Amino acid sequence: MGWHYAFGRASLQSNSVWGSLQMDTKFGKGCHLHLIDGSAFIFRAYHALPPLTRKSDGLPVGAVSGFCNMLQRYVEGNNGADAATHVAVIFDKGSHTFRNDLYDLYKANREAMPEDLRPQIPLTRKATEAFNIACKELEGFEADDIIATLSCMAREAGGRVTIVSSDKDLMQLVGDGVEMLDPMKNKRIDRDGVIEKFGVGPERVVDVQALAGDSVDNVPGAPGIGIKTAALLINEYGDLESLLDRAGEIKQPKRRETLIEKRAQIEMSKRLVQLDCDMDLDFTLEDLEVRDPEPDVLLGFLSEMEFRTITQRIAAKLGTEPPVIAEPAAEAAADEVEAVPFDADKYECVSDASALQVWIDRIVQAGYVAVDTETTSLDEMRADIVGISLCVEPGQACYIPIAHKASRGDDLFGSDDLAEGQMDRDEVLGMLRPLLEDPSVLKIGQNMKYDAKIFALLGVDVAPIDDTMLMSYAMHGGLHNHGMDGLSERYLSHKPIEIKSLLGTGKAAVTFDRVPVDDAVKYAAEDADITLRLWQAFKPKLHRVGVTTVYETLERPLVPVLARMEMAGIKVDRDTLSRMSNAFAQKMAGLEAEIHELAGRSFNVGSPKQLGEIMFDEMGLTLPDGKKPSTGKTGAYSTGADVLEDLATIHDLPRRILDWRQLSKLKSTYTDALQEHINPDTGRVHTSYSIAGANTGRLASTDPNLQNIPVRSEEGRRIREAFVADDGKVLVSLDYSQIELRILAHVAGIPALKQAFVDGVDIHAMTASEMFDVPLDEMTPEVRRQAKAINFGVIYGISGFGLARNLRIPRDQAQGFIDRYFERFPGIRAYMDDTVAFAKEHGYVQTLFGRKIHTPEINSKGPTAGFAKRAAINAPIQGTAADVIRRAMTRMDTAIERIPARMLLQVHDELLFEVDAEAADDLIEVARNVMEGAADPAVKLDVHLAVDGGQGATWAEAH
DNA sequence: ACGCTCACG
DNA sequence: GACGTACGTGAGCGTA
Repeated sequence: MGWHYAFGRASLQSNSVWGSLQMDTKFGKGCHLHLIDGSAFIFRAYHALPPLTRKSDGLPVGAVSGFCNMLQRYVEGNNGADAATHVAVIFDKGSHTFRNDLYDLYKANREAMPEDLRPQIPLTRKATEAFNIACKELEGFEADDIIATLSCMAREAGGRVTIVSSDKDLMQLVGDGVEMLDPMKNKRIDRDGVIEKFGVGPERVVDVQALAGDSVDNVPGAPGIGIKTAALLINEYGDLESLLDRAGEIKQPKRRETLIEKRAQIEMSKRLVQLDCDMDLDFTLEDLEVRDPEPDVLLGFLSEMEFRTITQRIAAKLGTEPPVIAEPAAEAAADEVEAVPFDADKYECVSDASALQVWIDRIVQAGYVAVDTETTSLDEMRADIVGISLCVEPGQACYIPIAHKASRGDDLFGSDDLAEGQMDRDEVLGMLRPLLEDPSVLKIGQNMKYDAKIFALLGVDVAPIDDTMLMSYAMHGGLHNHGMDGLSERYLSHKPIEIKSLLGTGKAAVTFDRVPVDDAVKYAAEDADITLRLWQAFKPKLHRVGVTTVYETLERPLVPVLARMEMAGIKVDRDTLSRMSNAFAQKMAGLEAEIHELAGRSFNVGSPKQLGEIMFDEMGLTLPDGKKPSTGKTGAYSTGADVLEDLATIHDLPRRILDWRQLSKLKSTYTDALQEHINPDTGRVHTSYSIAGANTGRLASTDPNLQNIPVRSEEGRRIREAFVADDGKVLVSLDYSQIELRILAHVAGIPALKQAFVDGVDIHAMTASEMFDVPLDEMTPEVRRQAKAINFGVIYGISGFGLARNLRIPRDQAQGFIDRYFERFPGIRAYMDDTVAFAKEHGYVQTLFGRKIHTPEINSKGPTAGFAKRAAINAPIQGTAADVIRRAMTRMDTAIERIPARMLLQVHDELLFEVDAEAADDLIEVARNVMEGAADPAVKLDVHLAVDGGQGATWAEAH
């Protein structure tokens, strides 16, 4: 039973003049054109299959394999009366289309393409060609437009068309001999099918889409109108134009208002969804005629991809012998990888161009490389590069010294001359640049943000990347830290050379350029070696743990975004800080004198120990509740703000201390320390964000911390006046309003809470009203304050004790509040119980986006159990909010590119931008849209995410 | 090195 | 019945 390739066979059967058709027949009556939506095939293949890699070299090929299977299945099914005489697979090309010019947020919600899919795209083109099927695309156009143009052409020529796709946008093309075929359900969709889906005929589908919008592609449409309503309106008024012209006649007030007010937006939506039937194509329908595949070409491609099963199947059907696919010694090699011992003596020192070229060739061959840079400072903005290490295979790594100083035995401080045997920096960079920027070579690093910044400042844009620190964070969040040394010991059982042993510690520490080259080779090359080994261990584990999407959408894409933000920095006015510092110093001196006077003697006001002894032992102050003053671990009296606040009711001293402490904090941490952080070259402050620091997925800001600049007190808020926009620009601040409570409303499913956000009422007042049966218009600030504390308490894993302390009320009263709250919102209790139960069973909790936060102490006994429980309750909420803003940030750069604007800072629920003054309003609109839509399309929140915005010359004004 | 205190969300 | 407690961070200072 010989197998004929379905196209050939079908054509021969259904059309006896197959041969002549192939020669010169014009496309026309009797012809049947199949148009396959290639991108849809690819994505379906990608998501349907596990992440397979080519055995010989690890190239990701899962999607290609699925794509080939789908093509083969399609081809086999293509026979009988409906068989195609002409066929093409159509692809999208380029991310920017005319629709982006119409509306810059078009498809802005789209997830970035997964890293392991990107290299497979060109391979799917090759696969199509290997099947000998026409493969068409056009820069700047979506596949849908090409499909539209071709079906119009085919229809006009009198032929039939089948569009193989399930994309509902293509339904507008159906009719007059054009049908769709959903390849998964194997269901044909004709005119009736379209009416079933859209409620209108194909010719009016665009009108319905224009009204209903599309959250996936970010087509706005008319708010509040879905497909059902849209179809109703179109059927009543005939078409969109008539509807909009006669919108005033609509009875429902809300609907009428929307259609009148949003007319422009609706008309733009129509232009976005309207397919272009009139493109200029550089090929004809005749070019799409079906052709039998060349067995050699097809089998050659399949065997090159190392698809054993498909190759054999197709070879059998073609009646040929399948080509032999070499079985690499993969298993044996993999075991050996584990066994390769660390040997610092095997690392190579690269000191000339020919040696470097050998490494570059190896890396290009491999398609990946572990990279590490050595510099003179942990602050990238002040660091000079000293050397680069590379590794492509465990145990085989090199170090390229660039700027090591010559060391001389008789000179304690070393010399300023460069050591011998080093390549010129620019020569090294010139050779490495093509590699580091090569889209087909993956650069692997541990904390790549650091190295990417070092390279970026030297004019090299490193991409694409993988980051072992972030892989670990995605897999092991909550279990341990993700520093390289720890990971190496834990996962490779190897203790790396400590940097201390090369640089020394404390005052005597030297910079890396003072390290002798021989020592540097051992240390630096080992780091690259470790990084590569960690990557090999983590890459497959990422899938097993089920956090590939988390890593690819929430962690890795943040690296270039944060690198840009950190390099941009924010302008800080030194004079403002300096003036404030002097003012604080004066006030503090005055307070200090008063404090000593009140205390009866002089002491260090900054010492809690001395203060405690003075207040409680010498002066004999007693707490209002009559309790003994509490002590900490060291036995010293506790003198925290809450204690002093209580004591302030009986004596003047504690208030003075509180005032002094506030000023001291502002002066030392902000007005003084911040000045030290102004970069002399840029005049700006460049913080560093740690992506893998906080357990919940939040970022953390260090050196300096710009996420805790004062704002709550009037005095402190003035610090923000020193954060200014550059000349001619303004700062724009956008922050999520009550994002954690909104997420709580969603995850716990609290109808009253959700409704409150829909109605836009004061959420704390609403809570108070529900709990205390007080009507909203009779709400007092005090009752509202208590409800607010409870709302926050819930997010933190409330306890009677904690609430009592926070509100300074008796514990039983606080417990009463909590009981009442749970009575009114029983879903909250259920959420808390379920979350803790989940944590106990699985050892982790999860955010809505799949981030896992491990809770290793959840099953412990004693007080730690309480901590672990509350942390488990809080983590999904805080973590989901963190995921949301991460998603917003990864999409923000491209969204605001054209304005142009720069994102400078992230403060958990706030993003701060710098933009030309006249473009500020534009930015606010665009950035707000990105932020409000950041959960889409991965998660459909029941609650709208609202974003407040402001602008001004300083951060104080913008916030 | 560690604890205390306090700045932020 | 008693533990002990709001969640998540980072920095500066004093004390050991």
